[in-house]
Amino acid sequence: MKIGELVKRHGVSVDTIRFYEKQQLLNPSTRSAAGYRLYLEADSQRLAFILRAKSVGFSLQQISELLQIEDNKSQWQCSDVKNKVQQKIREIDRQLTELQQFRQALQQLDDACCGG
Amino acid sequence: MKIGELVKRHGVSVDTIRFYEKQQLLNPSTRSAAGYRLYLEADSQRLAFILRAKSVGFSLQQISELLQIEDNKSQWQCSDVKNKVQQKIREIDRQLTELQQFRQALQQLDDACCGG
DNA sequence: CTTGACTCTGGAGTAAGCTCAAGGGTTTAT
DNA sequence: ATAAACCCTTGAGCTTACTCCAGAGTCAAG
Repeated sequence: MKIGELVKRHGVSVDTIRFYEKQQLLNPSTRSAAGYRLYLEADSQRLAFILRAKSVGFSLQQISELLQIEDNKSQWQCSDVKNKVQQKIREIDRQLTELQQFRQALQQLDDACCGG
Repeated sequence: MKIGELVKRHGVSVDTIRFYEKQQLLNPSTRSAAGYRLYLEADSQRLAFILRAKSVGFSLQQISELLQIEDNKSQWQCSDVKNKVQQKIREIDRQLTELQQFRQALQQLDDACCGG
């Protein structure tokens, strides 16, 4: 699929995709004869992962680290992968806690208003 | 308490606090004779709220909206407050879902490595 | 065979959220 | 009473993550 199709699916801009490519987050699988970027399903899923990670507050830098684990996992020592990933999971758990506490604070604001 | 005490408690920089003041997110309760910013417990709690909201991905703009609800809630119609706050709560719930799905994706990466 | 939608590259510009520097008062401990 | 540590303002600079040109090639429809 060409870049236009990809961006339509995910609701981002063409410029964003090209920016992610420059940042080495998402490379097109191939190029057409004319030089058009061509993406596969796997690329689309990778983009979905990037956007999800971004929406929960990870920076592109952090996302890049996660993707590099995926990309090179066969060459890694198992323990290294597990360390890296588990560290990220702990980050997410911290964030889940924060978010739940924050939700509670808002709920209180809601409840406090006009006697619940 | 002076600005130095406040920042020590929350682990942010003095510049950040002054920046938040410029953005009308956090005003010191008073100033000392010499012009030093003086903060109360309530200010410290307000800062905690700001930092928590930021850490879960809200922009300063969005945080400002939330704080304005708090600040003016007595002047508001109850239904208006409830609408605004409940909308934010829905945003948070969406984010909680995203985060949990993202966590699952990472967990799979972890499990897949060297046969679980 | 041309018009309009799509794509390319390279590079400049923008918004958010800080961060730093200059130059100068204030407080506190010795 | 003086040095160290703290605070002030103003204004420039930085990083991240896009966003927007300009100028040009490609492709599908009529």
